[in-house]
Amino acid sequence: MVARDYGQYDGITRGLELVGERWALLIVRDLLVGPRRYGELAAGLPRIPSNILAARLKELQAADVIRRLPRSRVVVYELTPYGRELEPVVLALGAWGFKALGDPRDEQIITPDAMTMSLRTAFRPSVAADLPATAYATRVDSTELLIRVDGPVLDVTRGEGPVDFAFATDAGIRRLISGELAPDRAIACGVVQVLHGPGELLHRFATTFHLAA
Amino acid sequence: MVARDYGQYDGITRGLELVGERWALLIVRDLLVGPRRYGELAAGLPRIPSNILAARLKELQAADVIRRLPRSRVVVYELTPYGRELEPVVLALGAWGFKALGDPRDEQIITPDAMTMSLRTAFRPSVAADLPATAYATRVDSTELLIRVDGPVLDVTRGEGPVDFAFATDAGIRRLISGELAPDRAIACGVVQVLHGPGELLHRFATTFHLAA
DNA sequence: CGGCATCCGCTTGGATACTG
DNA sequence: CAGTATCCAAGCGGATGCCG
Repeated sequence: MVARDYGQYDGITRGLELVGERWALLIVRDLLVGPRRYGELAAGLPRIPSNILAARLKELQAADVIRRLPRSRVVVYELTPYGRELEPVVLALGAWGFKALGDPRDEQIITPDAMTMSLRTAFRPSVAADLPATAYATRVDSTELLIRVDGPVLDVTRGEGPVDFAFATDAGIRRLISGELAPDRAIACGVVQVLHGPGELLHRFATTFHLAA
Repeated sequence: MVARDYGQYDGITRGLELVGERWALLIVRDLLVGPRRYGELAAGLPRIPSNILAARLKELQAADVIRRLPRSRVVVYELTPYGRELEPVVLALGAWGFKALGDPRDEQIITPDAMTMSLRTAFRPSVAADLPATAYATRVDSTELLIRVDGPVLDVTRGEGPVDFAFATDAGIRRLISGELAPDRAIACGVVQVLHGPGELLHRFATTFHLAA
């Protein structure tokens, strides 16, 4: 029950004791998008065994990272204020790991919550501030993602809505965000399919969301 | 040999695959201070079994995080440029975990490298920029630590040198950095012992290094 | 059903001993 | 000093079962 300790007394060690166990930071990643039910977490982490998920949820509660709240018949897990302070850690690790992303293996999937956090990672507020407000839509794993950029503020939600630019894509979007693939070439070679709106807006998208390798 | 994967394709997952294994980030923490030999790493991580240390060093090399270089008879490990980019991750996690540090348990130790990174975590460049350049010295685990602050730049090294203020302390320094304990009270109740220089400089130290809970 | 708990085979990690 | 080898315990992964 108690996290295995490292026998040292400093912040990094303490952090690892609290969220260093396997799967823990991925649970935090998904909860950074919003509160989730047990089944939603399990769906977003398809390979996590249910006993491990249950164990992590208890440990994260004991660490004051998440809260379990019974909300009218259903149980919902959400980050505590302290848990929300992990956002810089998750974003920093996500940015670092993004640079080591190669091409996806067959069994690797992209979930809507992972995509949401990846977009937050790659988002450049200072660049977006100088661009017109824009709403994008894309589909991840049969979930519609609504990406609204308004000045330096990014908001990614599930669901539909009026957008300036809608597109379909796959894991190849990584090359677009890393700058390896130019927007027009991404459309030309089919990595991105324009569903709605002028194709030039993909260039704005790639400028707004960028993380160089 | 290959890190266990999570079956997902995004930056956080990739990051966890590369440095998410037990002990890995602590090795990176110590190497962020400087290149280290195998024995030095083992000394800084007293509870790591040698087979695990050896395994992690190989995995981190395979992940292009560290490099093993035979330097004139002795082998030294050092971070690659990509590995050095983990510094924001380590600092962010250290800052987060610091806030959850309680009082130390008996078996918990503070190593010089851990202390060095903790100081880097708590360092406030913008505050230090407005203070006079100052050199501090403190002793951690029979190692003398030289802490030089010059404007917004911090440099922590092992070894001796001329300092403005030297002090002895223990794990209670956490309360000083967190602001729970005022500098004069820290001296009064013996948490900090002034070895050299005017006691008022401890206030400057606490202003320079601060991380509120 | 959603939310877990249990069981079991397997992989890691931990402690110690050993070697070039 | 810089690792490797061995053995055992603990944690993980996968399947399955229970219970409100």
